[in-house]
Amino acid sequence: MTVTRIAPSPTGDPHVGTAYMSLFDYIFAKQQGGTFILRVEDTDQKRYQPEAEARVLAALSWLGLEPDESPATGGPNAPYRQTERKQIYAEHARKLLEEGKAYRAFETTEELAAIREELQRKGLGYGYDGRGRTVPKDESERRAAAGEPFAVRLITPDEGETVVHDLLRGVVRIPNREVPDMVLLKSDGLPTYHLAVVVDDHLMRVTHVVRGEEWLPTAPIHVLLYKAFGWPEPVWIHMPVLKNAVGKKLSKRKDDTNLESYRRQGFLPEALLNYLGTMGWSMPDGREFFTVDEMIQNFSFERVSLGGSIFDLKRLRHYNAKYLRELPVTKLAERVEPFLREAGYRWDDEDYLLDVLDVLRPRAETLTDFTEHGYFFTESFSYTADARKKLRGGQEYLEGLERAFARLESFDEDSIEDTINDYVQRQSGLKKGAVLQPLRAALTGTTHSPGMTEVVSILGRSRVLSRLGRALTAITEGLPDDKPDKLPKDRGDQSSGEEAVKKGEAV
RNA sequence: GGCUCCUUCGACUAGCGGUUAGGUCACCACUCUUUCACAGUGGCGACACGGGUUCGAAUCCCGUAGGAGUCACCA
Repeated sequence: MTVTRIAPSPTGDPHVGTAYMSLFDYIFAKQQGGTFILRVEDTDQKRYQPEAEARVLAALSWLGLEPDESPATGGPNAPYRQTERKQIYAEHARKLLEEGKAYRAFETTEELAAIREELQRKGLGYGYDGRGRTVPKDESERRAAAGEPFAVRLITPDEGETVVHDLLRGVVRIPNREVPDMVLLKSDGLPTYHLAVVVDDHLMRVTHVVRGEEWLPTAPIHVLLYKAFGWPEPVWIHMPVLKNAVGKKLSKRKDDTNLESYRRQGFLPEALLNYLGTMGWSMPDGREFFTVDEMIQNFSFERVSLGGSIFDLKRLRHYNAKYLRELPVTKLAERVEPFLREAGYRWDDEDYLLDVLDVLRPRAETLTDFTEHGYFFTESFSYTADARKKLRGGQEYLEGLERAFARLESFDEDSIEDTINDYVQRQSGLKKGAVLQPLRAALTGTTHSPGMTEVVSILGRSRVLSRLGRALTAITEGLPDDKPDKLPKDRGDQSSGEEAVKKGEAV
């Protein structure tokens, strides 16, 4: 039975790296008919954040990577929070102590810092010299009994090497002199990661440890611990890390690693997952767009590439756009609606919304992009500087179109198209754009929008006529709330009535 | 700096001894066109370097260089 696990620590925002590892944990477990466990590694009391656990759970749930066992679902291996398993680690540490495989270390933080400094100075690449080993057993017992704080450290070999059999990299050999006597149990009684993972992974029968490459240097400690306990090792799989634009490991300080942020920015979970799936892994047939189910069908660790991929937002956007375009429009509406409401927009009926989304989506990459066309949802939009320029030269055409639209019997796309074409033809030598750009400016307040026939048709006659009227008024009188154009005077044209309206005010 | 991992177009990658080194994003051009997009066509663009092994190396081996990760009573 295959068991994988993700072990996030509740210390901050839900991290995209957690989603990345979870994806592989999840698909591999599903493919093997196994289970995927989420275990909370909350042994660092200093960095602990109360809401973080719920947020990771929610983020994974948003992505659809539901664990079979977790603090929320419970399960046969409960509890799933390490602080609630404190006793288990203490017992295991004691066992190692009794068997002489570990020892108590009484150094203070200051002493440790001094030791570390000296080792660094000698050019040795680790932080502890193992001096606690020399404390006699009876003295160790006595000081512990007297209440002196101590940590429990693992005795690691001084010579030779420890080999880690990594599924992706083969045999990795690390000289034992590089493996210090790591702390297993902290003086606060809680375990370090090293003790806790090993104990939990063993007890929870985890068969495949899939984790980031940053764990490779400490993997020998874990191997040594499995040996010390006499337990069989799991399969070690150290995945490449996600990198940022400069090729460094993604960091929450410098990069946007918050899953909630991607959600807010209007990324679809299925698109994010697909994108993540192409980072370091590829479909056997080279397909670049695939679902989680398809990934489950085709996954194998053999096709993992080890380079470490750069997380490229542009490419993510491309994936998102693709998914946006292929969603049935009613489904799309469900996704977009919260964003639209958030922006304060309203619409009369669902059909109207569907029509709008349909014409907008070829140019949308994220759900938030739909909110940038507020003119579909409100009359109180402003005119951009470019739009105002178009309005200035278009007064005559707008009046003509206003009359033509008013006269139209049936306000459908074909009639609208014919009307516009007829009008353009009657103005001899006129280019279509000369008419349509002012119309676009009047109806949308911008110079970029879907096709005018579609926009006119979707908005409907009354809105179109009223907007034309409003634009005409603006051209002749200027808007009451106009502010002076901050550009140094447009040369040539009479900019008397036309002033800037701040772009961002369009609501 | 020590140790470890990694190395194909700017980016994501295919390739697992014999290919004009393929695809996608980005970029550029063209087509479509009322704008912006979408779509379509084309273009630019890579095997880090040096040695081997072999009839033959992007593919195997060894060096070098570069990049990354890690060196806590954090995970």
